[in-house]
Amino acid sequence: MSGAATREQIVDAADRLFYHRGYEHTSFADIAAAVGLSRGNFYYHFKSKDAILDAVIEARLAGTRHMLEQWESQQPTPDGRILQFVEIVLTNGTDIQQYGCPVGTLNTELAKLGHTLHGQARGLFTLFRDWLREQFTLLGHGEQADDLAMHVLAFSQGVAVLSHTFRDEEFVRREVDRMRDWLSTYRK
Amino acid sequence: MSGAATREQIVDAADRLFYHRGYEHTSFADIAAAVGLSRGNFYYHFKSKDAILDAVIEARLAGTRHMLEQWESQQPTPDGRILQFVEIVLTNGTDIQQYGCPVGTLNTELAKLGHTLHGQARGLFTLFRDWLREQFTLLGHGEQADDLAMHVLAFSQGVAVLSHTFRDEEFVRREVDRMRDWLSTYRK
DNA sequence: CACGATCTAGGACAGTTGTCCTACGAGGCG
DNA sequence: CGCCTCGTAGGACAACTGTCCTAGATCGTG
Repeated sequence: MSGAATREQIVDAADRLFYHRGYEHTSFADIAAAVGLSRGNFYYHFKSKDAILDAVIEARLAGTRHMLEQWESQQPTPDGRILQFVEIVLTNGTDIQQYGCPVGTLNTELAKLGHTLHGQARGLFTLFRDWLREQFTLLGHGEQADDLAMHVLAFSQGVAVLSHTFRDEEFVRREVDRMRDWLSTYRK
Repeated sequence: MSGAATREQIVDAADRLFYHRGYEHTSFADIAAAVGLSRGNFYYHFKSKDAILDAVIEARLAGTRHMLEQWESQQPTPDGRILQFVEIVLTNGTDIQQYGCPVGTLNTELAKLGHTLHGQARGLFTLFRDWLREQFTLLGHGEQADDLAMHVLAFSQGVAVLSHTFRDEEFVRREVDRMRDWLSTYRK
């Protein structure tokens, strides 16, 4: 197999496993088994577990950027775009119920471990934060745009943690409705 | 040393370490070092790591019940009590910035691990949820009291995750203010 | 075909994990 | 005093961790 393709497979498998089980609880052996490679051979592709994490975060950053661009092309209005973000807790509802928010749980874990790459992982949040801030600025709330962006982020994280804990879809739906109402007061 | 006192010391140390580093990332050796005991000797007090976790959760449940009773005696009005809960993200602001919410991070970790004791840990959330629901019922919002209770819980978790990630105290303050405004619309 | 680069399997490695056992010491009670 | 329970130290145990090495397979290119 080509090295680049294998590397991509490793990153894909690691991404999924880190999300489902957490970073620390995922071992080289787990990733190797998922890809179908021998454990020792990993050193050829990644010189350490941290290097895999780095690649996973990089892949998530790229994926998120791509998703945000899609949202921008699909939703012409800033409030439609913000709503698109808000509804992600419904769109990805099943995954969030089972595994939590991929961004939130990774950041929480790395922050608690005092991991070197927490700064990188925080970049995932920053991506959403900056994008949301831009949408609120376009709505004419430039001076408090960052505050509003953080509020929407906090909403998503609160819903994700409780959805993950209680596995209650109705709760998620009610919170999204509440958020929709709140958003409408900021619409042009 | 008396066995009961040693047991209490172990639970205290484990409680702190589980909060600061996470359950999985805390080893018997870590707890032993914190208490000043030999690692092998732990089996005398707890027959497994899960047994320690069980005792820690039990201790947190008892502590939480005690705190809620204190709040009830200190705050005569239901809205004052809810506000007391809301402001916990400021009261424990330093800890939350460094280690996240002790209830939220434990539940997230155990849910992701598929751990047997996740049900027990969820009880910590349920304690707050039921208590908040009671306060909203006393405020005359019986039919949507649980919904409102979950909303307040979601607020606390969203703020905790972002505070832990960004370490921004001003953000916490703004969210608490926002919550105060929201609460005032539900006051008698 | 032969060569060199690329990719792989398998295992060695030192360290750590949770678990469990045995032997010892301290202290109260007969 | 001798006994017996309670608490402890120290280490054995197998399994697993991330890391690293070496020998061989595969494959495109000269």
